[in-house]
Amino acid sequence: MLNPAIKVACSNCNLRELCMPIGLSGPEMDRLDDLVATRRRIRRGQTLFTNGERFSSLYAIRTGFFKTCLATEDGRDQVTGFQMAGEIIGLDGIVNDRHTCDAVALEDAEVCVMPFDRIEELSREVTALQTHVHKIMSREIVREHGVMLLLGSMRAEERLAAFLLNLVQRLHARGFSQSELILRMTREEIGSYLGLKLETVSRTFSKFVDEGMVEVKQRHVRILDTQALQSLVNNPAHCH
Amino acid sequence: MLNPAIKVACSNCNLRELCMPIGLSGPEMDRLDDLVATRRRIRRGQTLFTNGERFSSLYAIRTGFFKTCLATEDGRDQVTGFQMAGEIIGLDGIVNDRHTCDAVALEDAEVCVMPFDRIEELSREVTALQTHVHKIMSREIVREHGVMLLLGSMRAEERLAAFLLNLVQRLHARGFSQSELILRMTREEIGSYLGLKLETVSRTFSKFVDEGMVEVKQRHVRILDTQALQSLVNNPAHCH
DNA sequence: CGCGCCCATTGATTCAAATCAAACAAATAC
DNA sequence: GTATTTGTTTGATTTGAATCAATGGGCGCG
Repeated sequence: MLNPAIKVACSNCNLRELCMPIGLSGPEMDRLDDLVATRRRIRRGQTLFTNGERFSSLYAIRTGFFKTCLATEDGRDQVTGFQMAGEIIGLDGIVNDRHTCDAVALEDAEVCVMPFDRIEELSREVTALQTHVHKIMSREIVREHGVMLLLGSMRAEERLAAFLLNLVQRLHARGFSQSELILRMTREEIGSYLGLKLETVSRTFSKFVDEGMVEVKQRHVRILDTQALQSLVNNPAHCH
Repeated sequence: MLNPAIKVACSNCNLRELCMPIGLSGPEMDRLDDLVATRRRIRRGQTLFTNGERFSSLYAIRTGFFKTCLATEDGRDQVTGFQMAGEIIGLDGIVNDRHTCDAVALEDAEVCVMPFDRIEELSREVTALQTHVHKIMSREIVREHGVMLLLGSMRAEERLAAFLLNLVQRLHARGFSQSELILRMTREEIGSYLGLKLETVSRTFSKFVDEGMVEVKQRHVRILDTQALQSLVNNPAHCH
């Protein structure tokens, strides 16, 4: 016998703690469930939104993996972030009612579409939601500060180490391994994010392997010495 | 005869259009005036807030010029932005109730202190304020995307050109010259922001002077050829 | 199954910016 | 007013990453 369709709502979503405020009362939770207007599936390689497109909603990633990137007319291209399940994308669109970057799925994905006018409406009434929205935006600002530090003051090895540690840490928070991960992006995309060329990314991976810090087989990475990577990031005066 | 003290309120502040929502009704405007709890003067070199400090308020700059910077224990230091009159600082503190960077006055300054709980309270009732707060945060996110593009993909000349153009543009929006500006920060601070060493900043200035694009006398800069600077930024394949 | 495409690796060389170093100018202290 | 510090410029040299170039491995597709 078939189950009746399970209602896929925030209240019974296992990513709840990641994208929603905690400590809501029952009735508040019910109202939040209405936030998610629809779901949308994005195939690998397809965009969720693109630069210039009208902004209407924020998106909570249910499954899959995205990159956001800025492409200028003159051919510059910068990956501004990689996003995974439980993270919110689309914040860039609020200020001018247009998105200012592209969000591209790096693997088949599903997102919850949350119309921003509904978010604003509801967050006038549910204080916890209001606070949560502010925190999400502030968190993104702080994250970007970190990227600026990385791009502005770290050398190639430090950048890649910081990148790997950040990725596993986020994956670990989602129940995955602390030491193993599969990269969903190419070396070129990593390089774009880190302000390096793909060859440099590849060489730096090889160097880490030589030094026994990681194992790399294609996009499969196993971290063997977290401490060593961490001290690369923490010690600008690193000894080779 | 002395004037009675002029009430210094948002409603009669000439920076209103920069830091406050527009198109408010009279009563709404009155309520917004209450947002600003106090004013605070910061002497040149002093901090408005520092990393780790408890977050309680956002600050609207009335006069003066700030830098925000990230200093890590291991001695790295990154200027994450320069802020001028009409701009809002402190957004980084929302997410963890602690500031994550230092805000340092680069000249004597005065700020309006806006307790964040009051902002949240009021923005539940005044929709225009709610929208405004969201836009300010989104604008900061978009600005930082731009800095990532700069740090991740531009060469020294392009970075400095983009920096100068951005500065004059913002100053112009405040009624200052389109072509003349006084730098409030050192070459080292510019370098930190742009991911360059101070010597490189200095050399790049000299190069611009040689090419007749700007005049530089200490911290006084006159832009002679905006177009040339602009095309440096727009043409990654720049011809020397 | 094998062809072709995309992605990754590795090597040789170049180049832009960092580093090291010295001198100088301006601001501040005494 | 002079001394001292701080910030800036400029030169010589080094260096880390980019560029140019070639090869190899996986994977999808005919």
